[in-house]
Amino acid sequence: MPELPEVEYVRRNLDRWARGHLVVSVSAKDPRIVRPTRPKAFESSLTGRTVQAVDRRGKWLRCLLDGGQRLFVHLGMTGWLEEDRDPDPANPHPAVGHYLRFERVGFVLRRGKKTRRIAFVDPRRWGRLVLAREDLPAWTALGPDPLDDGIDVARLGAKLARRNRSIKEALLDQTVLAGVGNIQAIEALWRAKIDPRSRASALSRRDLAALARGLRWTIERTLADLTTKRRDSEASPFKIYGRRGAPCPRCKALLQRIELGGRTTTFCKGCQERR
DNA sequence: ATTATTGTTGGTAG
DNA sequence: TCTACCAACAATAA
Repeated sequence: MPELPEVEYVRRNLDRWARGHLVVSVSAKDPRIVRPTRPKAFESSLTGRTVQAVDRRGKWLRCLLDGGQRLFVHLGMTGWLEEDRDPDPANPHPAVGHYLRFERVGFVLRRGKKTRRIAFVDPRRWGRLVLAREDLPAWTALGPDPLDDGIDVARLGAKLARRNRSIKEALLDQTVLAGVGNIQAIEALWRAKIDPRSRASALSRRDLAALARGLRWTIERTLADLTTKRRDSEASPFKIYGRRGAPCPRCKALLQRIELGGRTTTFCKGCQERR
């Protein structure tokens, strides 16, 4: 379930698991997921490298490796990185073949005497693991990251002024702001009391400031929920996403569901005003 | 069986 | 060169 907050959560885990670690072995059985597409080439380029840093921009992760290589990771819609905490004692190096359900790529990492196995799991296979020596165009083109760079309201306004689409669709454009996805856009617009159908270019300076606040609010809230989550908390942490027909938590009007740019959009007719 | 799902990309058209 | 639109990718869960 990866938008900016989830990817940041994964980054923190990966940083803990991988930074300073040696890549002992790699198993990439699905050519669709990795670049270079030939799994052997992907595996051998990575093996023997040390992970120096794990950073993030928007929904992209970037691992800096010794020797100038970079591993870019995008989780797609259903991708995830997890530690295999239950290794098979009879098979201490299960780096060959798929090990977890929907595992697409496996890594064995080592620092000192500590060895661990990390798996890239992705049922829908829209995620990508890209090995390169330069930053990818997709990475370079990203707009400011709301969490790391903050949101410059004037610059945001200048960018949106030339857009004729709805503010909701504009927010999903990763060159506008990096990392905002469907859920975060829905939640932020609700918080800012802006109708998602409003033209991006029609927002006032005051609207933009409210939107920037709304984005920070929902991103930090979602991240906090991830980092403090208890095992039994199954309830959705979101205020209106996925709650069509429920009363608005703010004004009690029934939440609407529409489609914008091919994506489901929830909003409140009662308190989100059209611009 | 039908519908919906937290994302990007490449092609087309303007 | 920039913006907008759409199909395609794939595997579930309700």
